[in-house]
Amino acid sequence: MDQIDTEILQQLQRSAKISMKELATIVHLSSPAVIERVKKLEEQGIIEGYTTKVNLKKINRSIQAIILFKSIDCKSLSNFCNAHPDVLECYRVAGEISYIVKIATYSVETLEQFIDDAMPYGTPSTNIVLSRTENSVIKPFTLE
Amino acid sequence: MDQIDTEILQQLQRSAKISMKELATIVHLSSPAVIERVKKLEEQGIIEGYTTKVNLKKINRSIQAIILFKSIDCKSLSNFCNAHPDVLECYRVAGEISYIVKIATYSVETLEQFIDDAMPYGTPSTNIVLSRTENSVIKPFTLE
DNA sequence: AGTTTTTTCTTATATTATAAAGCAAAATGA
DNA sequence: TCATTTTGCTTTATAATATAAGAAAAAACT
Repeated sequence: MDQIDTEILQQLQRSAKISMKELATIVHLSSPAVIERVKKLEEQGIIEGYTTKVNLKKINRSIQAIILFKSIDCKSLSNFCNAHPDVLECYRVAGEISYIVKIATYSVETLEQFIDDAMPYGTPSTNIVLSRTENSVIKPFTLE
Repeated sequence: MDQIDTEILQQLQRSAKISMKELATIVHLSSPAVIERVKKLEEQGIIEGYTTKVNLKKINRSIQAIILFKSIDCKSLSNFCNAHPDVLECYRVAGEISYIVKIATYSVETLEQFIDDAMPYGTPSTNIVLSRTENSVIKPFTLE
């Protein structure tokens, strides 16, 4: 991981579909050299994959919520959440809270249904997302 | 948005770098037809972009935390968080909590520093992430 | 039924990814 | 210190892919 790899990673995060040719001119290398570096980043597991960001509102997932659970049966809740199609992310955490679930659902009714279904596993504290910001490019740590 | 678009979106979420040719065989269309559909999904804003998933631990971001704030000066906190390089996501929410920040940092020391720096904006409740699951393919809603 | 619009296919071309060979610098080891 | 190995790069050549253009089919509308 040198500065060139760092630049490559940042560019790929910014846009996964950048061509190896364009990437090559940015980092002042030939495209086969860049392809080789990218392949190594993949093999090392630093790059986990390439994905597409979808606008949730435009596919009718108009409501997002972050639901917090305290002192619960984590195993059962985890199974329930991972099987539910509206769940985006689950976090097992240590702190005041023990489990955090992020969901994207269709309506207040489907949210209500989710909360009801989750109830048996613990007491949910539901927080509706009003707005969100994201840092889509994470700068890797580099030794100079 | 028909069933073909739904399939395309799911495949692209699974792997943004799938070739249009391969996608075409999956949905039983020619590649120009698929390219056209993808372009439309982009123009409609349903596809927001393509990104690369990076393994945070492998770039030394060994600690992740979800930090909750109650009744705070959202504007200032938001500015602080969005300027901080360790912050991944911020949520303005309505519920028991009013602001949620997800960070990926290097060590307990850098986490401590973040908490100290965030203190002026409200009382943070820090939850260290122990494990995480993700549903990386969100199924769009389709009329049959 | 006829017209217009949209979607798709085929073909042809341009772009891009990738494999191969060769070279130079750096690292390793006797 | 010198030989050997490894690593990373470049150039060249080839294969694969994306994409533009035009024609045909399907769908929607009057």
